[in-house]
Order: sequence, then structure tokens, then C-alpha cells
Amino acid sequence: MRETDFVSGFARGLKVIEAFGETHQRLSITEASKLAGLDRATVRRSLLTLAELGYADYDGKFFTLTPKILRLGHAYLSATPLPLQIQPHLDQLSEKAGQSASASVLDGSEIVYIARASQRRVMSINLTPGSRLPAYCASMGRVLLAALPESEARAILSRTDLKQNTPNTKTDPEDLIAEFRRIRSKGYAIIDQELEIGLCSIAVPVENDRGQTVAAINIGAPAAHAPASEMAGRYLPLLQETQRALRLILR
Amino acid sequence: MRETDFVSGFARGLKVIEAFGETHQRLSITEASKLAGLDRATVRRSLLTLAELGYADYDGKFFTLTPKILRLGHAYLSATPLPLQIQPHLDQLSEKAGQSASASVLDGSEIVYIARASQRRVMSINLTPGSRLPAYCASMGRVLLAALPESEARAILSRTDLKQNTPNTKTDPEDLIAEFRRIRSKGYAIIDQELEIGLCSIAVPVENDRGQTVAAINIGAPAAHAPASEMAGRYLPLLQETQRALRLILR
DNA sequence: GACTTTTGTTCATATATCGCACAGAATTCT
DNA sequence: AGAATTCTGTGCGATATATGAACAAAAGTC
Repeated sequence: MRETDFVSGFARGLKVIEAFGETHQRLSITEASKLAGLDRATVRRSLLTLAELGYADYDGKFFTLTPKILRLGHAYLSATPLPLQIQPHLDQLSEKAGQSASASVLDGSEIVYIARASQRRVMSINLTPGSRLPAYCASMGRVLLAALPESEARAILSRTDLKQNTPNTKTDPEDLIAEFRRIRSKGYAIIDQELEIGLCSIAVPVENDRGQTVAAINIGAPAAHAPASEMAGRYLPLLQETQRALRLILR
Repeated sequence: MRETDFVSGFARGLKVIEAFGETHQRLSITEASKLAGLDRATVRRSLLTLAELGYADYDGKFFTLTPKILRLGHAYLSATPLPLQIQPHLDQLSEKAGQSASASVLDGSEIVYIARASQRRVMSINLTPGSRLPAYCASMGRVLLAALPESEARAILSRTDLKQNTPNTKTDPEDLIAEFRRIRSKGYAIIDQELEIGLCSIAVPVENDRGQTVAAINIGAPAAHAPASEMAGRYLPLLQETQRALRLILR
């Protein structure tokens, strides 16, 4: 790609939108400029542009995003067949298992939820399509990383902040790589309270008809209700049934 | 705002992302240019920029959005307290009612789902945060339009394609305006299969502690299970309970 | 209240982008 | 196969934007 095929004004604007991520509902120009790492004058122009287009509100001091911004993410969710195809299968899976079922794909070192059928909220955090979790300590993340060539998985781990979320969290890259090998041979991943105390989950890859891994699905349950040792026995058959059904319909 | 405070390259890029809305998963440069109504060269640069940043994939012919694009919409969902504050109340509401409960806000002539607790899928369409429905024929949409000054509601209706989705759908603007008055006096809206045959729903406004309507919540149920005539009796008390609880916590 | 620091805005100019027009490549039609 | 059509990539002049410093206003500090 040539230099001139890159619209830096656009790239800067996207960076500004992302500055609102997580905890920043209201941003002043200076705050946004610090978060985005861009010049104040530039950020100001981007924000005023967003306001002019209705993607943001401006009260003279602070900018806030408006729901119109959801159109951008929704362009993906509604345009990509994967979430739509998976959703009904997740619903069935969730109902049969009596637990929450989710589907996600990999984006860098994070997994992104693309569909979810929740039975009852078991986690302290609120997961919806678009939500993100670090891949290394999530069951779907393990499955998706295990599906990559080992060098690539290693590269991603090296770029990940391997945080010790709970006493159970595996944080040693070599341990994780070894775990990926076990996952590849067994065909599923189990997480025993590595993300959050009290939460266990089991995941399998979702493959298309050519055997390529295109997503992962999981079932999450409270450890009190379904300890890690019982996850496979209880839920693996259901997950594999869904996995087989999806392999037949995914091109 | 001055002319020079507007970054048109950014605005154009956002338009390109929105071109992927609905049914367009894969777009060639020319297709995207037609949908966005922009010059091909401009669209090409925007798409290459998206690809360079990882928001899109390019196979030399077609562009597709990647899940990274969800970061943009997610910046809103995770940064705005409203969805997070409402979610647990929706969960309770949904469980008590044994039906799906949702929350939405108005964006132009459409409602945008910001949170949802689903019990079982009753609609043919798949609703998640970010999903959109026309306001005029949705219970939450009616409530939100009824909360606007009548002139504004009229203006929105005039810009809406009032489609006859089912034999029940109200499409006459004057009928709708009259319905808004009834909604204001009763405090809730009921939809009897106006969006989709077999689906009824009831909605109430969500007000903050100053009495401003900031969102709407609803319960949807299959008509076979809960006919429109029984919706109010069964679900209105639960909705109002949630409404009161939210008024106390929303600033 | 005077001082310092932070923030928002403006300006001139160097730089980058836009949209048009053209040419080559790919596709479709005859 | 060759013509016609559609699509894509590129060069260029006109136009729009980014930059960083400078200024003004506000906020915070003593």
C-alpha cells in the first residue's frame, strides 16, 4: 500500500472513538487527546466532526458518545453471517445445558463475544456481543489460541499482559503452550476459576466444512454448581453436538 | 462550528463503515462507493486505511469488516453507565416475568437496544445490544416518541417509512400521534402484533431522578402465551416496579 | 489577589487528501 | 475471439487538513 492510500484523518478519528473505551464516558478535549496520544487541535476537530454527525454530544466542555455510534459495530454483527448462524444453536445449547452459552472470535490477544445465550448472570461482569476478555485465561481464548500455529500463539502471548487474576490463573507462557497442545489433542479446553473465582467454563472450537477454526463456543457455570472436574462429563457431549451441527452449515 | 473544524476524511470513513450495514458482508470498492455515495478513489483509501488498521480484511477484491470494528460500538456500551445500570434490573424483571425484557434508547427514527435479558427467543429476528427497530411500530419506540414534544415526534414520523409490517400495524401519522397522547396519559404502550405476527409487547419509559425520559424498557411475549389484552394485567406491575427502582438510581 | 498550571481556541503554513480523468485489468456479452 | 462493459489503480492540480506555537480564558494554588 502506498503512503497516499492511507487516510490519517480517518485513522486518527477512530483512535479518538476508542479513547472512550471502558471507563471514559465523558471526555474533555485534553483528556481525549492524552488517551488517544494525538495533538489537542487534531482531537478537537475529530470530536467536533463526531458531534456534527450525531455520533457525539458536546455541552461546550465534555463530549459523550451517542447510541448512533453503535451503528458502526452493528455493521459488523448484522453483516457477518457467523453470529446470526450460531445464535439459534447457542440458544438450544444453553437451554439443554441450563447454563449460559457464548460464541467468540479472536482479535489480537483478546476474544470478542459475537453471540450469547444467557440463562442467568453468573459473572460479575456483564458480557454482551462486542465484549472482550483476554484470550489466555478464557476457555474460548485457549481453544482459539490452540488452533493457531504455535509460533503465532507464542507471539500473541508475548504481547499479552499475563495477569494473575486468581490463584489458579496460568501465567507462564510455556505452561500455556503446553496446555494448547493438550487442548489440540483432546479437542476442548476447561478453565477452572482462572478468570474469576467461582467460575468454570468449557469450550470447543467451531470449525467450518473445511475444518478451519472460525470461532469457539463455550458453556460457563458457577463452580459451586458444576466443578471443573464435572464440566467435561456434563457439558462436552452437548458442546460437541452443537459443534457437529455448525460444521455442517458453515462454509 | 467553522468549516475547518470538520474533518471530512473522517466523516467519509464512517460513512464507508456504515455501508457494511445489514446485508453487505463483503464489499468491493465500487459497491462500497455506490452505497456510501462517495468517490471510488476516496472509498478505496478509506477501505485500505481500515485494512491497515485491522478493522477490515482485504483479499485483493473484497473487503470485510473484522471483529475489531466492535471496539467502536463497545466504546459506547461500556463507557455509558446506562446499559450497565439497567442490566441487572432487566435480569430480575425478565426472571420474574418469565419473558424477555429489553431496554432501548431513541436514535432518530429508530430504537437502539442497549441491554437485553432474553428468556427464550420469541422473535424471528435476533436482537442484541446495538440492534435497531423502527420506533413507530415498537412498544419502546412508542413510549420514547410519546415522551418528545409533539412537533418533534411529528417530524420524526414524517421522516419514517411507515411500513405495514402486519395487518395490525398502525401507519397513519395522526393515529400514531393520538396513540402517543394515550400513552402519555396511561404511562405505558402496548403493541399487539404490529411488528411481527404472534408477538406482543408492553413498554414503560425509564426516567431519571429529574423525571426526564432517558430510555424505555419492555417485556415481549408470544401472543399465544400472553395476548395483548392480558399484557397490562400481567406485566405492568413488574415493569413499574423496575421503573421506580431505576428512577431512584439514575441521575 | 497574584501566581502557576491547565485548557480551549486560533492562525499561518507546510503537508496531505480529494476527485477527476485516464489507462490497464478483469468480466461479460455477442 | 473480439467488442463492450465494468472495475480498479494511479497521477495530478486544486483544495482541505495537520501541525505547533501563540494567545486567551479558566481553574487551581498559595
